[in-house]
Amino acid sequence: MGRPPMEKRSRVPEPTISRLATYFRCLAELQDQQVAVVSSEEIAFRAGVKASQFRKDLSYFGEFGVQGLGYPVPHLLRRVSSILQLDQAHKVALLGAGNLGTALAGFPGFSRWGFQILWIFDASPAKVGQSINQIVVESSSALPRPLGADLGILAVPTQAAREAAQLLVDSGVTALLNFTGAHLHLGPQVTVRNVDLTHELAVLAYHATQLQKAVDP
Amino acid sequence: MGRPPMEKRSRVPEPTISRLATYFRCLAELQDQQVAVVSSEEIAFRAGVKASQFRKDLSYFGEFGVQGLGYPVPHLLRRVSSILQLDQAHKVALLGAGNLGTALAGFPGFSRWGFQILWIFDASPAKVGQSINQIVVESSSALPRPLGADLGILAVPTQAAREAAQLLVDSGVTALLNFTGAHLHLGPQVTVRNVDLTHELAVLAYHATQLQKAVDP
DNA sequence: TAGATTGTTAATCGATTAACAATC
DNA sequence: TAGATTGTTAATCGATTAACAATC
Repeated sequence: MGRPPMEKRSRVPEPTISRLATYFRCLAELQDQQVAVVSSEEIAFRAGVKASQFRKDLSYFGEFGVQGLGYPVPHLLRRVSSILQLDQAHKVALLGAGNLGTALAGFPGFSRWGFQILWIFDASPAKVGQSINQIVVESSSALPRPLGADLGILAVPTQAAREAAQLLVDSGVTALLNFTGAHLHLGPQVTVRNVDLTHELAVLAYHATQLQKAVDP
Repeated sequence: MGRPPMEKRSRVPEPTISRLATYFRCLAELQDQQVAVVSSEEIAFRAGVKASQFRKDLSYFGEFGVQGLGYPVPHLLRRVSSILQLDQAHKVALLGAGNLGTALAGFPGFSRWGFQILWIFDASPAKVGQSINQIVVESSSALPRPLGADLGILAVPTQAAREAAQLLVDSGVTALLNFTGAHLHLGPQVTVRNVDLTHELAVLAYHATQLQKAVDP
């Protein structure tokens, strides 16, 4: 019955997904502030985008607003978190218990958004058996094995990246957050997001001097 | 004299800068492997882009190749690192000496690319005076003061982000790597790169289920 | 010279934005 | 109803890619 013409589900652009995560954060804030309804103008401003961008982004997933009024915050928040799957917990496997891995294991933002690190693996015997955040570090040699993990985080040294990534994939992980500088080619079955710190700093280094040039001639 | 028609320096697209950092890494690898000359086809393949993309990206900065031959690796590496300012050291100020900040302070990738963390600040008296990687943690209340830092890294709790960012800006930092989830509006004088871990995980969560849907109907 | 590969132009593609009819 | 704001279409913008003349 009145179901809207599905298969408007044309391919969703990647930038739209990324912005959806931003909208989610804004909506959570509005919810906290007990705001009942928000206009596209207002939320777009908070998210740092154009109002038409916001409406267009939502339009890939359906209709969520009331003409002449705006968007009911609780309802939209529920819908966006459902789209991003943030309405359910996600089991995360972490590879690498060095400085970075340890920091990530304790990162408060993760649990707040429903991401639970349930496994930590490390290649070094010195690390294996230690507890980090109530999780006992296992040996990497215990992989691959079926984990039932939704996401994987790669925080091993760059040289170990390829092998470690493959262990996760062979353990059934289909989405990977990669902190090693390495480029991973894992096929279309696996989504990879790269966080490359030196890459970011290189881009900043370029801009820092560009800005200085703009100041002194 | 024979200087090529400058002011081809039209605005350089942001994605180009980001890819330049990738090319830099590839070139460093080729250099290590003693490769003397590389074609756009070969290096583009390694960087995961189209050959024409690579050539177009370079064209914003000049001509670096030899027709019929390819690009001399050592020369191109020098030029790219000069464009990205990676041929000189960068002084970095770090705000936040928690788990993440501490991990970043010890990150081996930074020093290898010429980024030197020279200052660490933290608000907590418990942290002040401690040494991390041979650097004594100073109190945030010692800021703002002119640092002569090129880059800043923000690794404080999200709630402290805005204030901490302003301290760095008031200390003369014009380029900022922001690990807090907060959106910073610091004006056009300051470049900000955001690394938002929960944001990345949210995008991955979406893709992970998309992929599962693709497998089971 | 013949073959290869660059640098650049023009065509294509996709994402952003403005505009507006639909409608609460 | 009049005013406001959505959802969507069409126009704009910018980035990617293909094609090719220049030239080593």
